[in-house]
Amino acid sequence: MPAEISHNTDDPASAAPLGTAIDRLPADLRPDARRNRERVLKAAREVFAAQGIDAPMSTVARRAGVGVATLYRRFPTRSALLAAAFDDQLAECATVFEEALADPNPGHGLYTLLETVCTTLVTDRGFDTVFMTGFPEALDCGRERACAEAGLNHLVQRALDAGQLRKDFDTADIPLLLLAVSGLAGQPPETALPAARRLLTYLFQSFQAHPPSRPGPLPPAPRMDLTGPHRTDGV
Amino acid sequence: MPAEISHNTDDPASAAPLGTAIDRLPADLRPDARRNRERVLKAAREVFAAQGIDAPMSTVARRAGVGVATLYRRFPTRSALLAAAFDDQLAECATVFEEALADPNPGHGLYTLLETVCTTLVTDRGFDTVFMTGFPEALDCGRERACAEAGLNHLVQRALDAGQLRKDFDTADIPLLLLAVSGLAGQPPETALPAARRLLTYLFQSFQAHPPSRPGPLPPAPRMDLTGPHRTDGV
DNA sequence: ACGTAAATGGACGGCACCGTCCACCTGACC
DNA sequence: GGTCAGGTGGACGGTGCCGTCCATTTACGT
Repeated sequence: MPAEISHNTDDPASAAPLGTAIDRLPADLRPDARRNRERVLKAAREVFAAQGIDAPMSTVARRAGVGVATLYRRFPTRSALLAAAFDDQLAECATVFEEALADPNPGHGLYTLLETVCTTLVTDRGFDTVFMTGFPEALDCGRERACAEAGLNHLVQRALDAGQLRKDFDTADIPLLLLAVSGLAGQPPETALPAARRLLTYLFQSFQAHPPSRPGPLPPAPRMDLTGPHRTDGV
Repeated sequence: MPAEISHNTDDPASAAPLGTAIDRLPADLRPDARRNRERVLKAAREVFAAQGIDAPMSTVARRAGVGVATLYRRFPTRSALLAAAFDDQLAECATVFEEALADPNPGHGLYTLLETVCTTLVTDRGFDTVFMTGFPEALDCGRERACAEAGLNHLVQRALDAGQLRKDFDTADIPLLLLAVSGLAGQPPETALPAARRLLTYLFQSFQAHPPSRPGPLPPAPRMDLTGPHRTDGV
């Protein structure tokens, strides 16, 4: 089938193929459509947070009180929905990141940053996967991510220079820590959250350049069940 | 349909309903069946290790070079297959556990135990989920697990008494550590393995009762990508 | 060699989810 | 009020996996 490499060149609409509604700005939407869009996003956030990003689309639609067609019209692919649903949280994440960079005390900035991110990671199952996988297809992760990595390097370097981190600390220890924390994400939030805090504390005490002879206090240890869902997939 | 509550009472074989092959000891199997059984187990270990315990049964069957019916005949449910497939590793795990309990130096025993377990966790994706969820349905986890927990308590207590662990260490920190390590399980083994070792070292340095003023060396930091599969599922 | 029961593989119906299509509403504009 | 593009919901075909059923093959005892 060599000739006519798709692109159906005879269709005049091919210049603006999908120009009906999908790629329109939310502001141009008819009010009812706009309202439904918001409902879908809200439902998506809730469902993905609870069940993970593999939750059936129909579940999201039902929860939003709309049909699947409406959902697919606004967000043609799961990735599109995910990107839109987690956009706020990702932006918030970026804000915290900037704050950390601006903190005069790099060690403190780093700790606060990680504490915030980890809290979200462990509380929102969907955000966990989205953040961790970086979603190559959904986000312009190229620039974004490179920039984040550069910022992280800078932050770590400052903390090292300030003598707040042990000399053999490596920037790669940050993703390491994030992955470790996201391992707790399967637990129910009420145990995962204190667990994450305790883990973070343990690790930060290890990261210190000159640990005090008597280590600082730990947040309380939750009763870990680990007979829980762990991750295999949806509820 | 009140009368005759199934059980087709007229069938004389109903006394030993399924006594054909499923519940027979492997030894009584016909040699070809026995060989196939082994093939299936081998394939299951490989596939589950690589793809996780949700891998399609047909994949296992194909890899074993048998039909699905053969697989289901030997292992009527996925859990049964999992239990059989991971039985060896679980037993080996128990052995290492006993060795740890027998170690005159409790801290060293604990460390070795965890290092071994973590290595397996991070290398074998299927074992990770099986071990972590404990598989209530598949294993007689009741006694087994209670016993393990008791042993763990004992081990930790001995290490505490020996002054090898900080006073605020809690037995729950062990599952915490395991979960954290299993968070690395999504990474490809060649980075997950060094990552796990480094994480373990960091944590153990934090667990110490009296950390030296200059902390011990760390195993090398792997290049962490975290744009990897992470976990969502499938390949 | 032959009969029988165990063993096998692939086909099949069932199910859950995906993503599209279409016939029917509805809000904006004349 | 009428028109119509934009919006909607549910039905529908497609796909992948599950677990069973059955016609055929294979090993073992005689």
